[in-house]
Parts: sequence; C-alpha cells; structure tokens
Amino acid sequence: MPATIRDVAKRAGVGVGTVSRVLNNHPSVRESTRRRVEEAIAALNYRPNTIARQLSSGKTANIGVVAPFFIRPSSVERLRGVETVLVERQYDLILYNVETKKKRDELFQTLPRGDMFDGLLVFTLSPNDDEAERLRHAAVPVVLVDAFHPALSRVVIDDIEGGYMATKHLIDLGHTRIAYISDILESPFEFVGASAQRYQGYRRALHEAGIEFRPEYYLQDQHGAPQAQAMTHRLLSLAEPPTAIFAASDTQAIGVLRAAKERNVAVPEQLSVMGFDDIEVAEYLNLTTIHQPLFTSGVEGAELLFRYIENPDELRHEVKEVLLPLRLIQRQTTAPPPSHTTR
Amino acid sequence: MPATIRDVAKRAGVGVGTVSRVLNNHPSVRESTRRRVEEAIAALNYRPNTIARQLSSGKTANIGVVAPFFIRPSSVERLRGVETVLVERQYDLILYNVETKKKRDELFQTLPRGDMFDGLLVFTLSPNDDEAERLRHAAVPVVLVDAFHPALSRVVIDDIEGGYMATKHLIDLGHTRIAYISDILESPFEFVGASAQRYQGYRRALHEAGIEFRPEYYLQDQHGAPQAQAMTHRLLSLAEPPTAIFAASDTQAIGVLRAAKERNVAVPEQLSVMGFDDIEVAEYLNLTTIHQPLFTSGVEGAELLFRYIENPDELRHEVKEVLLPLRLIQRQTTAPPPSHTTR
DNA sequence: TATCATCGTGGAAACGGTTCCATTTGGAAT
DNA sequence: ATTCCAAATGGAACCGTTTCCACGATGATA
Repeated sequence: MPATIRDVAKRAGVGVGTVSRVLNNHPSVRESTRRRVEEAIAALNYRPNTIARQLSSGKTANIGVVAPFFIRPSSVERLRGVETVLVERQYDLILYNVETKKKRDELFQTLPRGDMFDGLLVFTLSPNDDEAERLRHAAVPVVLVDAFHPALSRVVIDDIEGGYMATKHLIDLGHTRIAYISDILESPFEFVGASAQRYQGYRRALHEAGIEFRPEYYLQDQHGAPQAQAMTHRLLSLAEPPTAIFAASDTQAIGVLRAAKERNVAVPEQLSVMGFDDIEVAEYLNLTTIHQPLFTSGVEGAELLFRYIENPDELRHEVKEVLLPLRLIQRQTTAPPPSHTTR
Repeated sequence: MPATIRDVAKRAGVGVGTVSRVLNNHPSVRESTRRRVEEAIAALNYRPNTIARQLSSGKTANIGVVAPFFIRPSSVERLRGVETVLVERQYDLILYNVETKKKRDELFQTLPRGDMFDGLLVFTLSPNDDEAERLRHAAVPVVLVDAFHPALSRVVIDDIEGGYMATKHLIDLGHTRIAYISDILESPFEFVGASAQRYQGYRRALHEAGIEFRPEYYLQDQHGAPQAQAMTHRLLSLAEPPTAIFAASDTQAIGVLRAAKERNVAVPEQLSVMGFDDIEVAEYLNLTTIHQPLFTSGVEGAELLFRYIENPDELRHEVKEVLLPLRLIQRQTTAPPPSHTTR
C-alpha cells in the first residue's frame, strides 16, 4: 500500500495540513518543519494521490481534446501543437477520438460536465445550437479549433477563401476545366464542414472568372486516398476530362496523383493537381497546396483555453475568433493546361 | 452547481446507497424504486462525478500510453489500434508524449504510481533494469509495445530478423554495394533501439553472403526525411556509390527518394531503396519495405493489458512476449542493380 | 507587564462517490 | 396470525487530498 499524507504527517510529527502546505509550496511553513516533512516524504517514498487531489481541489491538471479521426495527419499536427503548450504548463492530455456520429453525440452530451479536465478543446466538429449552448455553460471553458459556432471562441481559417485561392490559382494558370473532389459534404456528423466551405470558394472563383460550373466535375466520397483515386479515374474517363483537379485535402490529392500515375497522365503537364492543408508528405510529393497553420492552430487553441482557465470571467464576456492565415504553396503539381500555348 | 448523488437521493426519497446501486446496475433494486430514482436523475440532469467515483472505487477507466514522438506515423498507427480496443471497453486514453530524455526519466519515475489509470502501455522506450523493476511492481499492470525488457510483458517484432530480411532481399536481387542509413543508434534515451537491431540484421545478411561491410556505407543522423536526404547525397557522392540503400524507417526512405530525384538518379533502375514499417504513405510512394503490424501491435498491447487488469495475478506469474510477424512488401523501388545483366 | 498582530500549526470538514453492515420490508410457508 | 428468510434499503464510514477555522506561540508595541 502506498503511503498517504497521514503516514507522512505521523512520521514527521506534524498535522496533515502542514504536509499539504509543504506539498503545495505554501509560504507559511517554518524552514525547519519543511525539512522534517521532506525527509518523511523521502523516507516513505510518498507521492500525493492525483485523484484525491483532484477531487478535493477541483483542479485536474488535464486538458480534454476531442479529435475526430485523430490519425489524420492534420489532427496529429494540431495535437502536437497542443502538446507543446501542455508540457510547459505540466498538464496532461486526455484524448477523445470520434469516428462515428453516435460517439460524437455521446461526447457532446457528457463532456460538458468536464470533471476529468479543466478545459476542453474541440477539433473540427462544429456543434449545433443545442450543443453549443451546453458547451457554453459547461463547467469548464471550451475552445473550438477548426470548427465554428457563433457563440463559442475558436481558432479557425477561412475555408471559403482557401477554396477560392486554390481555384483562382488554377484559373490564373489558364485552366477552365477544373474539377473539385472532396469528402462527403453532408457528413454523418451533420454540420457544414471545411470541405463544403472550400467548395463554396471554388464556386465563387469559377463564377467570378465566368467559367460555368459543371456538375460532372464535382465528386464526393468518404475521406481517403483510395476513394479519391477512384473518383479521379471517373473524372479522367469523362469525354471531356478536367485539366486540373482541386482536392479538398492533401490526403485526397495523393489519391489523385496515384490515379494519374496509373493512367500515365503526366503531372503537371497533362493534369494539374492542387491539395489543401500542406501536411508533411505534401512536401515530399512536391504537391502544390494551400498551407494552413496546423501546428499553430493547436498552439493558439491551447493558449486561448488557458487564458480562459486562468480567467474564467473573460469567457462570459467575449467570444473570440482567432483567424489564421492561409498561404498558397506552389510546388510542382500545377502548371498551365496542355492546350495552353505559353507564347 | 451540478447535482450530487445526495440531491438525487433526496428527490427520489431514497438513500444514497440506493442511488449508487441504480447507477451501477446492481440487481437488488426493486423495479419501482429504480424508476423513481431514474426520474430524479433525469429531472436533475444528474451525472455522477467521475473523479469522486474514481477515488472511492479505485478504478479510473483510463489507460495511460507513453509514446515518444507520438506524431510519428508509426506511433499514430499504434495508437489507433489501442484506441479501437479502448472504445469497446469504454475506457479513455491519457497520452504522455516524450521528446526529451528528461521527460522520459520523469515519466518512468512518476507513472508507476498509476493513480490516473488502470494500466499503462509504453511504446518504443525500453526501460533499464531499475526502471523495469519499478514498473514491474507498479500499482497497475504495464505492457511494453515495440520495446523490450526481459522482466516485462511486451508486444514486439524481431528487428534483427527484419533488418536481415530487407538486406537479404537486396542481396538476392544481385546487389553487393548496399548502404544502411538510420537514426542515431546510441539514442539520447539510452537504450538499444530498433534501428540498432536492424543494423545487426543488416550486418548478418552481408556476412552470410560474404559481402564485406564498408563503414562508409553506414550513416546515421537524427530521425527525419530531411536528414536522410542529406545522408543520401553523401552516399551518392562517394567514388563508388551504393546501388541500394536500406533505410531504417519509411520516413527516412522518403528522404532517400527525394535525394535520388534531386540528382536524377532513377529508382529503381539506378538505385534500389528499401524502407521499414510500411506506414500509409509507403503505398502511395510505391516503396518496397518491410511491413510490421503497427495497428495490430496497438490492439494486442491493449488486449494483453486488459487481461492483466482483469486478472492481476497472471501478471505476477508470467512474462508474456507476443511476437508479431514481419512481411516483405515488394513494390517498385527495388530491382537488380544497373550492372546486373538479367540473362 | 499587558495588548495585540502575526506567523505557524493542528485537525475537522468537505469534495462526491462506493461499499458494507445493520435494519426494514414483503411475501411465502406454517 | 405467526414465523422466517431473502430481498431491498438507509446511511455511516471511507477513499486521500485541500481548505479553512481556531488556537498557541512569538515578538513587537505601548
């Protein structure tokens, strides 16, 4: 049986209160007493019980993170950002993965209780109004990262703008037959996700350039490279195939590249490919993409959360939005379309 | 203030014991009483406090996972395996990242207390004898994954064999000038890591084939694609460059491929490249590699851990080793060496 | 010497559950 | 109607901390 605070108190010949004060560096402990207590602690190899401490103090020194599909490279990068902030503050990370609607709903139902953590970060899942209401009045502060609700503080990018930037880049290169492939816009999680907004940006760019939208150039399927690969084959089998494909994520762009390779369609000479996110492999693959600050989003989310944890009132009076910048990273998968003579 | 069990008891007109029994589906509660309690719970929107429950029951319904560099694709895959097991059992995941020796030592010091979780999984970090001793007598069961100590149960692969398989494959193709690049064998974490064992397999394969080991064909640096890329440039600048490079991980193999591309060295015609791990991108890159069951290692580790959690005595009487199989995945980055005439 | 802060300290109460023991209750058996 | 047993229930004790209140000691001030 591990030693308890009472064992330490007895051995040091002091009260439990004094031991507690020593543990928490409370100033009003005589130096000689402190030493005695510390000796007892060392002798008994005593470590305070985390759970008891949490119950009694109401503080957990944990942060909860809800991350759908945390295996996705983008989630991982964000998590890493969060982690660097937690390390500094000596906080631990409790990870809640979400891969089904059921799990999602369950978490939104139970997590606001927040008795396991002092603050909650929600990645990518935009809550509906009811859920947002619950989160807003949760026992602990909540910050969204890459998710949106008007009533909640958040760290986001402008996905519409991002979709616009990507499409505009292709248009500027001379493309007019531009396809967009994405994961399913009406996701099982029931909210307007990033892909849907990027789609809006895509539509706007086409519209502004006077290019007519072609429904057959717009495909969606489950997220993943293999699915994107299949969609690409469908696109390239069209009577009039696109000369450029904008994929809603780098992972999907990888599938596009594979399909092109399988068909011996040269990239970028015969087909331009745009991704989104700028995950690590994008660089290896020389993929042109829209860079979003994934790591930074984790850092900023965590830091904002800590501001609220340390100053709970702020949360009541403000809803803060941190908007992170996007950047076009031109690598080697985009070029003017084949027909386009570069005088 | 959230409702407590006493509020519920009062409202339902029963004792707290009865409410507790309802919460835990204890059979001996009269149906009518149960209904009354459930109504009170619903009316007060009561949820039991997790921390209090943990303190009084001694069970946490958490699993701790220590993962060095959890952003690495291999760790992420393992985590995903763990996660699928946890979901079934309604357990949560507390993640401890390790990126420095200091953090490593600190965790090995404090974690064995195990008051935050019912079991601990340690990825990739092989403890020394002292640490193993501490872990063995920890308050909760511990299982190593991809790490080794004779006194602790573990899920592992045979890295020596893996290094041998990879090298043998290249030898069988006709290569004799085979380089090995890896992350630093004497890691700051002070233990014999996978790369060192793969190196042993590499040496053995060379030896068996009567190929002399050349020190200039063996380079090491920090883990990462850019570093591997730089090492590859050094190798390819040698007077007599290797015709095949075996990289200790797929991530490093990616760096090799990039360097080859930069120099217009055709893969596999002029240079064969072998990876190790078979992470997701390996398939996209058509990388020949040694597949190790990353996802499965997470699943098996978690399941073994639960066996011990449910049956603590087993742990005292056995040290179990689960050895997972390796498989050569031949894709398109390996071929006979250029000089080699295929009659 | 009397008065009064101040500092240091001990220990009870509280956190919100679970568990166990003692007691009540309900219904079958006599 | 009485007896008896199992099932159902109430509630105190406990888990291991923190926190707060009260008290004694110390030393400064008048």
